Amino acid sequence: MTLTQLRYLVAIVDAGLNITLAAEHVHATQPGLSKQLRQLEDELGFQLFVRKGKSLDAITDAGSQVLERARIMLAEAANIRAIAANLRSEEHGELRIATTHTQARFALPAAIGSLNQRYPQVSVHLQPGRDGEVLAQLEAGHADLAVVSTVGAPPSTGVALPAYHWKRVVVAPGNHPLAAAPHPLSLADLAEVPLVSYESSLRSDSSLRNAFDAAGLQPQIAMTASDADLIKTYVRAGLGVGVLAEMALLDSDTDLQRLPADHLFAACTTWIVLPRETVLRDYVLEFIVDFAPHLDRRDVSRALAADTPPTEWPPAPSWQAHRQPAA
Amino acid sequence: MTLTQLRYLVAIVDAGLNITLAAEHVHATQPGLSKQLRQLEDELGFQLFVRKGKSLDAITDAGSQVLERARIMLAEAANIRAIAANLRSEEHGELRIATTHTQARFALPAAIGSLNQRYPQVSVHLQPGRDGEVLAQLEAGHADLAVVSTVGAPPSTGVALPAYHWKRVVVAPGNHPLAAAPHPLSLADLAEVPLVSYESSLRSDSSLRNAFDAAGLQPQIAMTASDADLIKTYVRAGLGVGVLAEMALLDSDTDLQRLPADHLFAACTTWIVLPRETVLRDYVLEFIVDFAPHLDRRDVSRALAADTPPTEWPPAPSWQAHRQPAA
DNA sequence: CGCGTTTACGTCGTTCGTAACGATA
DNA sequence: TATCGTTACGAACGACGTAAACGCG
Repeated sequence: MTLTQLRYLVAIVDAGLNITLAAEHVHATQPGLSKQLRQLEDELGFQLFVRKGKSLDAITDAGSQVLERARIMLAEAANIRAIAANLRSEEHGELRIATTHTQARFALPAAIGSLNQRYPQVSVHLQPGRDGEVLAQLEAGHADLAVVSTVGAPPSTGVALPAYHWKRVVVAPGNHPLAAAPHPLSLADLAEVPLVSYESSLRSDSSLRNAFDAAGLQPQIAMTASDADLIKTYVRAGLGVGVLAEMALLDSDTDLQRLPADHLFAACTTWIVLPRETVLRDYVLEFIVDFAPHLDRRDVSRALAADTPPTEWPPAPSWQAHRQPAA
Repeated sequence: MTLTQLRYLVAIVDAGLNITLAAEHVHATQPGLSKQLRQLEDELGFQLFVRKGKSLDAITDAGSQVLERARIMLAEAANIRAIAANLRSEEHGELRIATTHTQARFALPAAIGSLNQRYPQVSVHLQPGRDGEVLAQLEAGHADLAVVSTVGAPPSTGVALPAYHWKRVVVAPGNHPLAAAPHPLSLADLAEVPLVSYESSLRSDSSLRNAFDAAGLQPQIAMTASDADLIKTYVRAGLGVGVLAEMALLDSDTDLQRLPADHLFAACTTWIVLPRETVLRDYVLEFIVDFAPHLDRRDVSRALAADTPPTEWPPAPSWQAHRQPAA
């Protein structure tokens, strides 16, 4: 059993059981992978894959158990290399961030900018997706770090660090009648007008839908879009009133009315999620404390080492406080 | 980085930084280990050990971090091999049990006997020690399984499975006056006579000492011994009255008076402790359910997979019920 | 002078890539 | 026939063990 063999094994699985494709990913030849796979199977004494003809058709039950262990071993090998790279103060590497579009577009740019300035040799990969997908990316080891939001408890995957709290805002075109309404906006007001919001708000478990359900109201969703920029565009076009994350409303959006909605919808928390049992490269740690300045390097290290969510975090700031650190 | 290199690394540490000794343990030559160690250090780019002259003097800080990761990787490699061996229904292997003398002498023989009968090719190694040592053996990976007793909560190391409950008994020579005393023995009675008990009862946190302290009494410990056989011998010799685990009193000990003491001392629980994240060989699982018949194979597998202590165990039997399974 | 480590060297095994072959849809 | 996996072969590398040299107590 070799680390190479295990690396090939997971590469084959990750390539969808296509050995040729897997070979490219690991920068090796296809016969090499075939042979190593055979040798591994010979040593273990059973088939890792069920063959259909010559092709791999599926992974066996025992195979997936081995795969799981192999993933852990490779992750630990990566940890050792990370320890070494940190000790040698290496400044190149990569940072794969799995996150939602809103975070990538409005919350992360500042921290990624600093990172890139301090570590120009680190290549950052943003991997956008929906909340569930994002955490799946992290679990599968395809991302080093995830940034996601929840309404209440932290995601159960990995180690979650609170980054900041945020609220929803309602946006309307400059001359929209809603802006002239008696000021404390109500859900009933909102139910009267066509809404434009995120795709996720169609899901029955979305916090937007929950708020209306709790009030016994039925919102009129005129349109959904995958990101806030699209929502703002269509609000401007007059399709309806937008409901979006406060981060998505920029100072430059002067043509849009901003109507606070924090009394209507539950507050959200954005979390940084790290895989359990990982050694972070120094630049990742720096990125984290830059993105979530209320956290200390030690807090993060401790949370990772303990791998159980820590007793109590320092209170995470709101988005407003977050983007304007203590002057 | 090779698995071989990591295996050599931990062998060197486990051999007390003596490369020659480590080489023997891994069945390789000393120059081989030296060279692999150097190559590993070259690849990682830093020293794993601090040298004094040519000898290894200590492990570096980064070295111990690597060591920790290496141990995990090797354990996972062993897990993969265990999966393979189970699948091939291999009947040879070894079982290293770290435990206390009392368990080894009185509780384990039956289960080990069955194991040996069913799997004659499995070699069992009993590694006796005190409670703390036993768990250390398990943590260091020098034992596959530990059997220890506590008065209350399970040990925090690894995954603990309750095996059975037991009580203490007081034993006296046949003609000892204590046996004629008004029957419900009291701590005051015991404080009047010289006692013979385990070495551990001298520790200030021992449950024996706790019981006397709580009653404001001072026991007279005439003698301590490391195991129950010695205690019984010296009780017979008239040195005093023995206080020992009920398991240690055999049916054949007819010359000794058995005085129940469960109302005087807290009840104990014996636990089977397994390392986290391990794949058990089939014969180990069989041994466990044989030793703790109230447990199901599924209970054990689930507890290991979850690696968090399960919500609620089936109630563990008392020692008396334990040795005489439901007739 | 013994113990333990490193260095040097020769042999063996293994890996890897290229190329040809085979099977499958 | 195109795609994907296996087999075959030769070259290069790397691991390992033996033997000798070096440092240290």
